[in-house]
Amino acid sequence: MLDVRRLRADPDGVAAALARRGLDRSEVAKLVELDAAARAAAQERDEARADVKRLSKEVGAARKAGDPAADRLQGESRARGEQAGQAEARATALDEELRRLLLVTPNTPDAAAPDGAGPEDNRVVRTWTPTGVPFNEAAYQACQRVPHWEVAAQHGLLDLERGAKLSGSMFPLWRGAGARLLRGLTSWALDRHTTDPGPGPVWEEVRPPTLVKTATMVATGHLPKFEDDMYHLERDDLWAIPTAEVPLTSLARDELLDAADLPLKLCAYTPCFRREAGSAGRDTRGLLRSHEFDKVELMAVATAEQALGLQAEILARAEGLLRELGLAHRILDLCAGDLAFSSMRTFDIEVWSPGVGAWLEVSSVSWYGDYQARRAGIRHRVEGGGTAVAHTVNGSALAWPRVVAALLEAHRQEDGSVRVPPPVRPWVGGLSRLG
RNA sequence: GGAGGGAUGGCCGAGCGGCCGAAGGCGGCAGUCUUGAAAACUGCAGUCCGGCAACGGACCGGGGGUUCGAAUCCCCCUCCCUCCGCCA
Repeated sequence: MLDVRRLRADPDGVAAALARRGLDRSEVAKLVELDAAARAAAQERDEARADVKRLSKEVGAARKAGDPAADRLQGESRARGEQAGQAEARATALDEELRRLLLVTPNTPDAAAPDGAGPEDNRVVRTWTPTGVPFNEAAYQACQRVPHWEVAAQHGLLDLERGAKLSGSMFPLWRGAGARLLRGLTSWALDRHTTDPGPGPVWEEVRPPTLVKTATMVATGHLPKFEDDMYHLERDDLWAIPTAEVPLTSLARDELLDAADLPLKLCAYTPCFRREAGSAGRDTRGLLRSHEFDKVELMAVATAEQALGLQAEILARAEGLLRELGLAHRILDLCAGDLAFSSMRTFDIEVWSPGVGAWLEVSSVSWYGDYQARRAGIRHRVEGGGTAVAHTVNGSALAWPRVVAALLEAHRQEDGSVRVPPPVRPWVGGLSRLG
């Protein structure tokens, strides 16, 4: 949620920033007008209430003293109270309208985010290959150019037909070594983040609930705007999380944290649920897109000063995992027009899938400024007094299905078997080959 | 699912319809003392909104209501605890 005070102080600046992601300037003007009207009504209400308080005290004193003026004062107080009530009703209606609009107004892109309208304008920051030579699609062998759903079928790693029987399409069912590999990747990544300190303290492992309340979904910006993309259990009014970012962010919801508690570095494996409404038939083969998938997420609550360093750490950790897996990948600096709703600056990580012949997004590392924390009510004390709204940062390290897709293809040998990258072997019973 | 008990500041906890933004404690900050720390003592300090400020308003789980006036009385909801039932 944008800071209304910033809207007041610099409406043109906010409008210009939001215009970079395609928002019309009149939207901001509407917010500013509503805010002014709401404040005027609130002031009227406060003045009337101040009178009621003063008069009520006088009524009490007069009654005690047997002063006949008490009845008159009581009448005045009642009349003023009615005015306060009317002003209150107006102020509340205006506040609600303002909040309703703010909740569907996206965050302002950071000035450093590149200009652009869509995915084609994202900037490639760097590309990494296992051999160190510049990325070249043509360098991949014929044995690597087999789509992962064929590799998986060959070795019995996935049973997509059975998955569809149980739950419908885009609900993959993992079997045998495939299931084990998936579990191994999760355990390996969690251990890396929770024991390898990297540039700072390790990340605390959390196992949050995966069904959450509406307020939890609103805090991160997933509701109300993206309701159609979420699974909702109507009977209990619970939502299936689309990412661990949702419960992890709400861990600190409505809390006032000590500066010493920051940064709060959290790490979680969870299944993630996405309805993918409107994406039916688009890049949905095999593991490219599914309704339920496993992901390890890193999420931090931080001060403004700490936030960018943590974003860099998450990005470095995610890249580090892909390097250890020996998978070619590239980092994208998302342009203003392609940024997610709540984000100020996002780096996507895409892994090369030689069998599909495409870059696949496996992580999105975002800095939200104080946008999410304001929605979520996450504040911290500031040295020297006062409080500040926290910053939030998060990213996947990593989302597994597409990583596995790339792995099954890139590490496929001429004999059709798939090499298991060394760091994961201890997690899959020492296996060095699948098939 | 049934019965009962709770929800008050960063945390714990007291609170007669007006003198309650709220006792007390812990924790925090500053100082005295100390080589330093601890202890002890003294003092300061809730959060949010509006306002340059003076100041005004809101907030005692959430929402309604009664009243000139509600932390306090009434209604609804949510959450937590205990017991029973069910159960991985």
